[in-house]
Amino acid sequence: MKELATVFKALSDETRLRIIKLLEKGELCVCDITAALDMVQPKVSFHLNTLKGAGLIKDRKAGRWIHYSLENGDMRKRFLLLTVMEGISADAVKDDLKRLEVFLGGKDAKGAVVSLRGSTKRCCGE
Amino acid sequence: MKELATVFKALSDETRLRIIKLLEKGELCVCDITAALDMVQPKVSFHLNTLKGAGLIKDRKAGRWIHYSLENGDMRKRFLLLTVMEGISADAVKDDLKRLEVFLGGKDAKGAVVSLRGSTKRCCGE
DNA sequence: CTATTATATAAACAATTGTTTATATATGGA
DNA sequence: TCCATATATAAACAATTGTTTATATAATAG
Repeated sequence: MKELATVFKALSDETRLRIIKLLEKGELCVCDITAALDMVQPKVSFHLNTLKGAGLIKDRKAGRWIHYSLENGDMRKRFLLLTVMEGISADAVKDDLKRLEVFLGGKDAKGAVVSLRGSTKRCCGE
Repeated sequence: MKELATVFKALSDETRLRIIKLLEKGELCVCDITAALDMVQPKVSFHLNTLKGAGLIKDRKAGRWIHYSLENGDMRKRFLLLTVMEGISADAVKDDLKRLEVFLGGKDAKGAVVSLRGSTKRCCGE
């Protein structure tokens, strides 16, 4: 029962729901998530650790980066993650996605192409 | 997104999961739940209020008693309540069910029939 | 080797949540 | 009307959780 409560607790914070929503499309490193949420990095690490402790995400180390992705190994987690995905409107996370897009190097805030990838500003250019 | 987080938060406490499990079989008044959980009544009221605030249970006033029951009006709630039901082992709540049974008047702790119903010890004899 | 980058961890603090004890309110029975 | 019961609410307190700032660790580039 404790474990179930832990999973629900991990899902009970808006920052963590935003992170899950960001990971919907695939794995991201900590600096990607930090940029997308526009938060300080230790705060992001704290929430990632909470999600990981609940078994909702997993990490993969690659050089200096740690990539996080959703852990939907068992049915319950798949179900709960789906509940999160369908329970959050696109509008609620649109700013996060926009910042992520900008950070990943496609465009600047006005929509112009900038291509940060590979430049000194890009932290994680896999 | 806030509402979703609130629902998950309501489900993130073991006492509240025990209450949900108790309500699986039908509505119960506060004193039934208090007896089953073996807790002080304001504590139970606090958790019932949290669950109600998240829309997971509803109440029905009947004379001096207030009966609580599960609120599974929409698909998401049905789904989440199901997740709780199947995620908690029978063993984890057996003591609660035993105390409920005793309190509801069937038997004493040793299994002998006592029939508290209608006696001065029974709080809620519908 | 040194500097820089990505991330984690720790410590101090703030905010939220849960618990306890006491009391208020409401209902029905004597 | 007075009393007992069922429940809620409030106040004080304890415990947990989240945030910030500073620092440590590890990896890579130069």
